[in-house]
Amino acid sequence: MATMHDVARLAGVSPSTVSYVLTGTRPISQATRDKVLAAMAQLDYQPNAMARGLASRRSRILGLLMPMDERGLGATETAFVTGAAAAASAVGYHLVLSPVGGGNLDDLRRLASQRMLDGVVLMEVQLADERVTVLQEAGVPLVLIGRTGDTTGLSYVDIDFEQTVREAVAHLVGLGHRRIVYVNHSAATLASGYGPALRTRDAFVSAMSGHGLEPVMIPAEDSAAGGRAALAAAFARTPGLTAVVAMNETAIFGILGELTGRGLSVPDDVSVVSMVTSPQVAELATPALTAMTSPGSTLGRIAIEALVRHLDGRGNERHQQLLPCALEIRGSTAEPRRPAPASAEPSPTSGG
Amino acid sequence: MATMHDVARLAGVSPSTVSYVLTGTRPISQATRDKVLAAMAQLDYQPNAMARGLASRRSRILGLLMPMDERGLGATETAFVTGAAAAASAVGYHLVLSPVGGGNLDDLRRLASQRMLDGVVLMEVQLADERVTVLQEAGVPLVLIGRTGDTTGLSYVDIDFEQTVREAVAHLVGLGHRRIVYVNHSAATLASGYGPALRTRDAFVSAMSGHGLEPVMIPAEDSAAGGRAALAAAFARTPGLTAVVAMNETAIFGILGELTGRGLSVPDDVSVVSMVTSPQVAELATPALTAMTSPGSTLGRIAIEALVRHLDGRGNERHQQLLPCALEIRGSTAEPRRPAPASAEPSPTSGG
DNA sequence: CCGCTTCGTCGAAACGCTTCGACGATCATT
DNA sequence: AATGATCGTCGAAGCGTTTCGACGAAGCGG
Repeated sequence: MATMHDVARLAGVSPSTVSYVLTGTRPISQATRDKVLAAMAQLDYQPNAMARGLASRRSRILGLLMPMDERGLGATETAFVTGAAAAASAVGYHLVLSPVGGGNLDDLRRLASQRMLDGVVLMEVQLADERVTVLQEAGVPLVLIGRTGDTTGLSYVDIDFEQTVREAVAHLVGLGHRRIVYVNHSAATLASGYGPALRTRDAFVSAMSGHGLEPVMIPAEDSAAGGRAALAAAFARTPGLTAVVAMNETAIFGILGELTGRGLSVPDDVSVVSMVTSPQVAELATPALTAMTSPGSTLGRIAIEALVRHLDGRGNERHQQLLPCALEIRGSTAEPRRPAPASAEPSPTSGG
Repeated sequence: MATMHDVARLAGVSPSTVSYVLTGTRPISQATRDKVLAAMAQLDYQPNAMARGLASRRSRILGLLMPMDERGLGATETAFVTGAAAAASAVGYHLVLSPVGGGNLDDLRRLASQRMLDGVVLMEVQLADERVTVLQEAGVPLVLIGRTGDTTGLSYVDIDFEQTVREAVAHLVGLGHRRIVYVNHSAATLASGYGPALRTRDAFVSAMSGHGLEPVMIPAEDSAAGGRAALAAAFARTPGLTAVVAMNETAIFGILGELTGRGLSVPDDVSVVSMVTSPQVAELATPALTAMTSPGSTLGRIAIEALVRHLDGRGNERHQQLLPCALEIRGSTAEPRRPAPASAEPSPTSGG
């Protein structure tokens, strides 16, 4: 393995000159540069990352910290990762995936103090997230994907839940729907202060009210069974409902199953919009789901770019940005068949 | 940020002694050790990863190389990652996730030569995978998840497709099924030499033949539409089919949709077994899918453990291991309703 | 009690790079 | 023509560890 000294010797220059060619920190004449480059190519030279990191006090490694609980990464989280990884490698950084959950704060502290990570992107941020404090105390540059409750002094990118919900509701209202139910995450999740669940709830209330409609929200456990139960509850609360907005990527399949089980067809009897959903998941259903597609990989990319900008000294101010999900109309939404019947029971209509 | 010298000074010993306490490379008296440990605690000392890496020529960073194509990571791949990450951090290594696909071999060469990675786990290995060659040439210790065609001299862990298929078929035959169709990946994927597709195909043929049954395999595109088309083809080939084994996590939802569309109920009319599937995905369907659950996180863990064992010098021989998927019976398989009718057309039975 | 290991510690030399100060040489400015 | 800047390069001093050789102090068989 050739070192910088070997290159310098072969090129007939000093080691520091080689370094300047590599880093561009000082001007080098074209002739010298060419000699050095030729020597590097001839020796198949690759700079040693450790030595470079030690000398420059910058590892050029970025950490992507994610909870990695037992249920793994959904398509949306995966998109964060891929987007971030691509962005990082595009600007010459490496991305370290670290499975640091909420539990092992000491692990996190250790990781942060080892000077191995130049900066960190934190995923799955809770409204009150201790990891943020730990990282800040360790002095590690930080960008969140998601938001804590108090975001002063923090950089983040997050989904614009307000606008996303507004668009979803507008789409349905535009089709003629009036009785729209919002199926959210579970009551426990809401109670724990999970940002997306709370923010979409509020947004739904305000969007529906804006259209002069009654906002009905039903919580659902994160499972197919939870979705089924939630749909039953929805029909009990809003008998003539013609549309469902669902935030719960897991429950949605239960909702669809229950709809079919009741002999109701999608979208003829009931329209369904899935929130913050990846195209891959939306396509799994039959018919494919009209969904608010999460800007997952974009979020990851922006987070990395903001972080790197900060590390490189360009732009020292905080980066705070919200991105809406894009409405992608597929087969699960249509005009409501009937002008909202007044009957209370879900009529045993024969399915399509 | 305290350094080793600070610790040494405070403890009244030489820096090298502090190093020996940390690494255990030489015996240190209990008294000295205590002094040093106390000094480290008092200064909140954390060794500098870069310096350690440079001096010891071991970064204690492991790479997990994955293609990261546009469609992201499925639940199974995610399980590899989580398992590997957990195992790595358990033995004091960091895991670098690197989105090095098949295209950018130069990126890979560079990454491998930077001496930043002590070793590498390669995912999504193809039958002929150039990345293996590149890594071997760069002299990077390597473990595969999956297998190339020729595995001599390579360490790997992979799914035991033989046994997995055998068990799936045995389950269905045990229930009384005779006309079983295997829905595989696409013809193009098969042609490209994708190991899992080829190995399961051969295993299916041998398993069915072992039961004296005719093995029918249908390729399917990786999409819901592909699944639908494949099911139609399956009925054309095997009119009275009562069971489907599907390898295609994406197509399976199309298969289910088409089944429902034909008025056939799962599992009463047709049983379905999904291969190499995570519980999360299996639960999305209604009814939940009987599936061969992939040992994803175990695979990741074993790969890392084999790699670390090799790096630490213990056990220099190759690690080659196959793990079967576990049969998890859910709601999509049952005894066949009818003793295999002879009619050719899919009868327009009214669904349940 | 003499020479031998073994134990515990130290000092110094790497590890391969970045970066700082210095210094001719070139070039524009008065 | 004298005076600074600026350019291009060099040598050397780190960066914070690990690791090697050395060495006094024990411990021990004979």
